[in-house]
Amino acid sequence: MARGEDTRKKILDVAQDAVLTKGFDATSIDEIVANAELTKSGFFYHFRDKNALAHALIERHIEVEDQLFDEVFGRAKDLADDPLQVALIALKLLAELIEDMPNGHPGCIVATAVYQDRLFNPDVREANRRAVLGWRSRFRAMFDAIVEVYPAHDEVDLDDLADMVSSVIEGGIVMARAVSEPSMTARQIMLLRSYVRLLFSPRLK
Amino acid sequence: MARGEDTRKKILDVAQDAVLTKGFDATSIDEIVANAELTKSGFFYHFRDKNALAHALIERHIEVEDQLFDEVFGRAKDLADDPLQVALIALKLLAELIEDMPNGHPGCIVATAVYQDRLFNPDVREANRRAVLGWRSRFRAMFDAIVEVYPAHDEVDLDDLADMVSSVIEGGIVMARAVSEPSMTARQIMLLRSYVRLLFSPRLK
DNA sequence: GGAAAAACCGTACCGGTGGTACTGTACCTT
DNA sequence: AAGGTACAGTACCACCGGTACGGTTTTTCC
Repeated sequence: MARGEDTRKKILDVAQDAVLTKGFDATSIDEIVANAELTKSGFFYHFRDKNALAHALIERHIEVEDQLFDEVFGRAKDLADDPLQVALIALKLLAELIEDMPNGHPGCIVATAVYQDRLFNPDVREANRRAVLGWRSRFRAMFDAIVEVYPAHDEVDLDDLADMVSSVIEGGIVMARAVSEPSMTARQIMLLRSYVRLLFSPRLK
Repeated sequence: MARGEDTRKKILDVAQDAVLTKGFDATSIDEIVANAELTKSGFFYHFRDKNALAHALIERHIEVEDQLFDEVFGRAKDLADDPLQVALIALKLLAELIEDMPNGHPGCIVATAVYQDRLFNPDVREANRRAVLGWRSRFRAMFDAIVEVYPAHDEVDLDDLADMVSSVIEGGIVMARAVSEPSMTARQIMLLRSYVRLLFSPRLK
């Protein structure tokens, strides 16, 4: 049993590496099986087709990203009690974390799936949707905690604001790749942080 | 001469439609030539290969988008003199324009190219880069005009802020597609507008 | 009006890729 | 010993991007 899981993991590792640098379609199964040191039969034993691979890749990516967010917010809550401060610290930590990633950062598999509707496979789309909605509720909770203490200085829908976190990250990744400026994503997050501060922090006399 | 241009345009129209709904790789040349009512030979007469098609698609897309931005900013400048007001009006108009687009929004070809590095073709990457940098300088000028009148309430790099406009749009498109909420892109732009207002508008006593 | 160039059509072909089908087999568990 | 798990091996198919090349129509220019 452990042997099979190892192989499956190796396939996913190899595939993820290739997909994030070359794109999903540009990554051939032949290439994956070569690098994972197995045969085509072995691959199709673990994954019904290429869509199943995409699905597994997204599922795993979401898990990792959720863990990452958990860590960041955990750290932020250790460092402060005030909900606004927690949010500001968390966003800063997130920016630093993305900044420190070599080669910019792993890119976001969700976006690659969105832009390749060959993956119109309902499973994949659903996994994608679930991930985004998960992030929404996560960030929404963060902003809910803030408004309980600090009323916003502008009328904003908190769900939209929560989505803006994901949106800025995704957009930042696209832009960073487009102009080959890996640090851009982190800087965009810092701008979002600036917005959050302006939106919620009490104005000094 | 006009005949050739017509055919070329028809190819691009058909291709763009398919690419924006299904993705670039998922759009086959056979399919394009069928819908454009010509033969494979005809296609390869106009485009050396599929990369050349992508390049032309991006180039044309950039032109259209630039025109769109010109119109929006032109209208905004008609409606106000104050640079901050111009920016706020322009962002509102942009949001409305994207909102009114049926099927959400045509999506952004730049992003599709970013996420399919099979198009690692230098021409395509360069066209992409030029587009993004063009938008940067455009929005940068907008913010430059504002800070001359209204000092920002937070330390922000104006290039980053300019990039944020593109970033929010791109990210908004990705998110809108991920959760099938076409209106999300417009709402994200409105949040950016909120940020711009909070950042620059003089605080009332 | 005639030649030349432009704008295609038709057909045949190639290599790569996703995917199927089926057989065979080493290994592990019961 | 039996049966499932986890592959290997081989053969094959359809589709797709791309090439090659010869033929045909349309337009342009002298």
